[in-house]
Amino acid sequence: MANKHVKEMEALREHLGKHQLKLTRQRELILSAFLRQEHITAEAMYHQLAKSDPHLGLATIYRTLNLFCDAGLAQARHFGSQTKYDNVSHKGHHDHLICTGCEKIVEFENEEIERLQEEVATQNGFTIKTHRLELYGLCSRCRH
Amino acid sequence: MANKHVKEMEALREHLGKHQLKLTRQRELILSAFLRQEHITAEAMYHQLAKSDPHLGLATIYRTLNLFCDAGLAQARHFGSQTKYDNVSHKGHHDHLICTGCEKIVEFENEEIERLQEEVATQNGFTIKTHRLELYGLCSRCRH
DNA sequence: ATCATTTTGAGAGAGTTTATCAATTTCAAT
DNA sequence: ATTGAAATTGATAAACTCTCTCAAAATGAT
Ligand SMILES: [Mn+2]
Ligand SMILES: [Mn+2]
Ligand SMILES: [Zn+2]
Ligand SMILES: [Zn+2]
Repeated sequence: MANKHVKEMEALREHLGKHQLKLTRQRELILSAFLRQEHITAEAMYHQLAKSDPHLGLATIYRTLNLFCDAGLAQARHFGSQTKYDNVSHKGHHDHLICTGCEKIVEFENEEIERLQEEVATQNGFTIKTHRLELYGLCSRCRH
Repeated sequence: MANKHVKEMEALREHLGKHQLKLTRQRELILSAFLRQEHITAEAMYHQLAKSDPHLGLATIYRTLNLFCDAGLAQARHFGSQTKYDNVSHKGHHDHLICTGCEKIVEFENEEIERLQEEVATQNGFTIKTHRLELYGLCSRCRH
């Protein structure tokens, strides 16, 4: 699996180049761990990486995840009360279904909803820049 | 205006009665101030009330607004990074359009979107308990 | 290899919300 | 009206999450 995540690595490299930032051991390490996740908190990332690299600082995790957001590889999302970084490197816009029982997160896209959002915005004289749609409930397993 | 907000006052009284809680001067005061707002932060509430009652504690504001949430008079909502308490005493479910230029908040309801949300949930085996839909953008005034 | 520039790690600090606890207030029962 | 158990308050400490600071280390263009 030596050439896994090469595309994302290249995207990071490109962002770094454009902003006179440097490619560090930590940035590579955090990126490869991050790309194995779908949605993860900075704290969880910190504990996970601490196993192999106990001296990695929490501030570095935050800084780096925020850097990934700037580079378009991640998006910070506030689910409930916790902030999770969404691995968006290999996907486009999507919204979320969140199980309050087991924390499971399902991603979805619905063009009709997106269209109706635009309609609502237009009716009120708004131009939408971003939006957030989260459906909270119980998944089929947790319902029983 | 002596009989303004009597219905909400009664709803609070009912909630207090059911949970062996007491009606205090502070709770009456905070409720009447809260009902004059649409969406307000705890901090803003604190500063506003400090003018007439400088000894009201911030913890009491938080405790009381959370009590209003339990009583169904308020709902805590996380807009962007700040938490606002939404005065829902006289309205049903609704979602929000938020101007990132001037902070203006417009409430809306769209049955079609609600229906499609249910559809998405069903398709994924979920039962929705709550949801959050926020559209961020610029209002007509801020666009120019 | 040099060295200006960027990054890191550790801890301090900021912002927001909750917990603690002695003093005060409420309210149901006299 | 008085009493007294229980709830509430205000001040402040604490918790939590995230950002800032800064000396030391790493990076990468030359
Ligand atoms: Mn996602
Ligand atoms: Mn509202
Ligand atoms: Zn579940
Ligand atoms: Zn505006």
